[in-house]
Amino acid sequence: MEKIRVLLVDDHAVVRQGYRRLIESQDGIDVVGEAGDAASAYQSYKNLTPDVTVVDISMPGRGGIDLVRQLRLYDSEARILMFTMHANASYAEQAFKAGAQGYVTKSSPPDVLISAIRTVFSGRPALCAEINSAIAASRLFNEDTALETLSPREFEILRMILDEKTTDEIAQAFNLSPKTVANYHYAIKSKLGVRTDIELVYYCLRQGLATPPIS
Amino acid sequence: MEKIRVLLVDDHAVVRQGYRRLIESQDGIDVVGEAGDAASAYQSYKNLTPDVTVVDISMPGRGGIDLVRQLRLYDSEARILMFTMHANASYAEQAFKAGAQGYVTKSSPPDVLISAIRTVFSGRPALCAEINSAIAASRLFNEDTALETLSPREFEILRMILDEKTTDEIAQAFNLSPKTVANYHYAIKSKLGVRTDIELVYYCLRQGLATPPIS
DNA sequence: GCTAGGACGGGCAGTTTTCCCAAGCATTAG
DNA sequence: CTAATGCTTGGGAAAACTGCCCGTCCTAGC
Repeated sequence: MEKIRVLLVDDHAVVRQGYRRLIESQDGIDVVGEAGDAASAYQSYKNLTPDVTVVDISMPGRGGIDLVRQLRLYDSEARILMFTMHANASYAEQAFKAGAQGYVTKSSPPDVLISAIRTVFSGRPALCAEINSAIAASRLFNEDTALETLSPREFEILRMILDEKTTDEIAQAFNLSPKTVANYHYAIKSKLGVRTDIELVYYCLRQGLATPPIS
Repeated sequence: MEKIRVLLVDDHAVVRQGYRRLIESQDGIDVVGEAGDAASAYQSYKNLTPDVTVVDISMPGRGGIDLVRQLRLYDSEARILMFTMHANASYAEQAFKAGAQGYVTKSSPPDVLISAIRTVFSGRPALCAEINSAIAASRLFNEDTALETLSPREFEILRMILDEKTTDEIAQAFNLSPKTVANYHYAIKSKLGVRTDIELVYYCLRQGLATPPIS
């Protein structure tokens, strides 16, 4: 049987190296490449044409979700598994909208990652238990539909804003006019129903979109 | 030569498993236990008395820093290496205050983690390059004492700002010109060395001035 | 083809922010 | 007493940003 050829994308070198070993210890799966940022991941994908690409959402620069979009644009058959610390329904939703087939949190047991890789390889969607319940919970208490009304671009830019980036920094990162970023910033605040940036931060902390510093 | 006996504490199972393999592939280091939360980590420490405990800061519940405090209380000789994604001077400072001997970010090259384990084992402090520069930067901006340089009025107004009050609301509350409040707002941001209101909120959350909303 | 919606950005009035400045009032040091 | 220091309070003017409008692309779906 052919081995499943996997590309790993994660900006945390130690972590990446770590689960590379974990994955490689499995029969039938081969890690054919690694990347630490979106740009080199894109290059590696083109060179290696892996069967499954494992991508962390939180990455410096343009972020993992944008990478998913980019990869799907290049290859509409690309099979991508999100592997991230965020057990958050909104993140998962955005990832699937962008074209990912799977979403597994880093706190899942190791074999969940392995079987998710196989599931995604076979073309079926893969979700870990944690994210299933997060989605179920958010559906049950569907108090917050506002976050889901954000378009993919709006969501990405919100993440940048919460990452303490200025309008100009975001514009540079995405190759957009600062004006466009400002317009998105405004649209985001409108959709979420907040008046100020300070309210915006609190709102997102409440939604679990941003992680509070120190505990 | 005796092997260094290591206990790993990280709530992300896959990640933990991953760098367990990485560490175990090294000569002279043995992973004798793992824990996924602070409580079981404390138990494991008592049972195993490891030479070095590797702890992730971001953990559900009381967090990694609190675990460090707890372990040092139980064993004032405990050697603890923080291993986390946060390249942030405040986090590092908090960790060292709590009694940790080392601080390595997850984006460091794998061998940095290995050598940090050895360094901490030998009783010397270990820092990765990333955190060194973050600390240097925060020293330059005198981040820690910045809050204390605020005048009483500035402090009051900062608290109002963090309470999601608008400039005009604050002006009314204090019987001041909105102009004065705006000037204070500006002075506060200058003194704290933040560029945007979003940075301001995060800064104050880090300093414990504002409490994160419950999610 | 037609329609809907998202991405992108110009325009512009109105407001805010950013600095710089100055007066009023304490407190304190010389 | 006098000068210095530092906090409080706000004016002014240029720069920047916001809020909300608009239009142009482009893609997906019917």
